[in-house]
Amino acid sequence: MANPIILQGYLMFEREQEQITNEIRSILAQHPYPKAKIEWNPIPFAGKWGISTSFFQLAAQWAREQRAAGHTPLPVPQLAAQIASRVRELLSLPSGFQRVEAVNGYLNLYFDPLEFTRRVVDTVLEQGERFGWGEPTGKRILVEFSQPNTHKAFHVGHLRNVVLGDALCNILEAAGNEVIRANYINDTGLHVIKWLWNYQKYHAGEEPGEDKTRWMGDLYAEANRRLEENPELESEVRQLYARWDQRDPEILALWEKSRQWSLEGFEQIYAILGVRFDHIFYDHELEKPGQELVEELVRKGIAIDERPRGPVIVRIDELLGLEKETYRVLVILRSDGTSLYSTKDLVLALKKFELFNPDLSVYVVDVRQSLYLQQIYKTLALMGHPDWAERCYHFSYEVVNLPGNVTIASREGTVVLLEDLIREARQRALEVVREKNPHLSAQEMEEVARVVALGAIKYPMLARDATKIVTFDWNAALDFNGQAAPYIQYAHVRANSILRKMETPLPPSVLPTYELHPTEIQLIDWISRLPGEVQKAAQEMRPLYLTNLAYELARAFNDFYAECPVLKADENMRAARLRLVAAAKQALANLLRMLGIVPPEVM
RNA sequence: GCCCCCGUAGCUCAAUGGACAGAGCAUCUGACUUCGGAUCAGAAGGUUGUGAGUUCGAAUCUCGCCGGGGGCGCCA
Repeated sequence: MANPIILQGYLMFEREQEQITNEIRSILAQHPYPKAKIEWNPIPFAGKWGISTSFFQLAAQWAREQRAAGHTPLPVPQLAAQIASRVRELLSLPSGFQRVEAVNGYLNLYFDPLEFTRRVVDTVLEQGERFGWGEPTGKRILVEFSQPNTHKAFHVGHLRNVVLGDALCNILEAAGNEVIRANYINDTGLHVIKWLWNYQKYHAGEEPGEDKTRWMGDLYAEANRRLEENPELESEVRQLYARWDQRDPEILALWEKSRQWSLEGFEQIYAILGVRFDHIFYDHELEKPGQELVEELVRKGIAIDERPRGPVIVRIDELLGLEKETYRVLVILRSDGTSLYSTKDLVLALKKFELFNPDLSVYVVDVRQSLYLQQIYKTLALMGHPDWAERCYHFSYEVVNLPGNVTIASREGTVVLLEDLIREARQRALEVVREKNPHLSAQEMEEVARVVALGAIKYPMLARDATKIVTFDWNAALDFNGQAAPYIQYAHVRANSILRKMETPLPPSVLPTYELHPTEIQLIDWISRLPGEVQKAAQEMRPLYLTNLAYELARAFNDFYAECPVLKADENMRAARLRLVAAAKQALANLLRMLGIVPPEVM
């Protein structure tokens, strides 16, 4: 490892940590202990404040060596305690720290709270919106997410993908990477043909109203219903598919028109959600290149052409020489020559590298496609691009179910449409803001309701691990109290409220001269962890770390708010606390923005 | 048959292999003539599904079992 010193939590104090680490090393080197790596953690006690390391690993190693040499060492915990107190005796107190203690095998270094406070607050206020952002890594990361189907509805299951993908992009960017936000819109396929069939036969000449996506989805559901009730109509759909394949001008024109309706609907949705893309790939552009690629793979002997009796396949395990079934067989072209998802995904995988040459190509796709994506990556390697295949990464997440473990399915009508959810949430938020803040203008109320509702909707998608199934439930989605986005937004609003009433410019940097209140210490502690948590969230691709921090930060601020007067405090305390409030507001705002949630000024 | 994920308080979920397993919701009790009560304080709630193993130390890592969900040749 290039950097054996693991610094966590307090990135702002890297230099001091490194200095102390070196000093501990040289102290240990004076004893016959084996080499050990020194890891730092925040002291886990509430109201206590500093960094901590333990000597258990070193003690265990030492004990093993002693035993091997025929000695009987002390029990490990006692040894660790012994080492800790020896280090504690020899360690000089570094500047910025108040005291060092050795307890239970741990070495705890407590920050000088006043000095630390000034340093954290000054850093946040100097860096402003950039607080939490990392140094450029020089890496380019392409993230494909959302991937909607035209001619279909947009429901809460799709929402998790968009919300996660968007937050992931923000986080990777904040960590110092160049991020390319890519969408892949599926505008061809059997679902489109079904829609066209239904439209032509029963809705010819109709146009969508305000809510385009809903209308498109309704017609799609209707098509499925009609076909289920009268299966003999399937032949008409097959005929239509044939006309599409032959690029019949009439069908092509209808496809173009209806596709456009869906695209416009998607734009509306992305605008509401506040999500943007740098590049959009379309299914129809990949169809032909995909078919050509398949032919090439057959020629090269990578794919096996079983037509006309069977499809074109890639026997991945066989090609890799794997005995145990692992990647199995990937079908890359239908026996009638029409394309599949895989036909296009192989081309798309190549195209991404040809166009952008990313260091990492991320696919935000739900967990059910894990095997499929591994097959795509392996095939990419077999096609002669093992280097690219290694740079592909499946960001997998679990699905959104309805209560009772009911799967959301657009065909069975068990959907909660995104439009409905947003409308309901806005309505509910509007009622609350009318009650809580009646002096706002109607326009302000609408705006507040909008950002609060969206925050509330997005939060549950981000606040649980991606491997956990989200159960959508109306009551929980519309509950704005407790562990939810509005709670965090409210802390931001309260901070803003104090700053608004300040009436003077924000005081310059100040060293507090009073004893800090425990809630102040806790608040500063969480603020100081932001840069480190951003790095961690990016490295492990877990937005959850930031929702956790945002919630803790908000909670700490609300505690502080209840315990510590700011505006009415005496001079030094007032100045220091005003700056702390400003720093807390900034940290909350930065976190919320990374999560794709708007921090409101009032609510 | 093979593979993947989940199991922590009544419910929804947290917890880099570390110090007493923490929040919210729900339930009960309280908050000063002070910056916004979408808030705060307190009570109650646990053999981390189960049995072994690794380790100084396991909710976390390994294996078995139980329960739930998902994926495995022409769906996307």
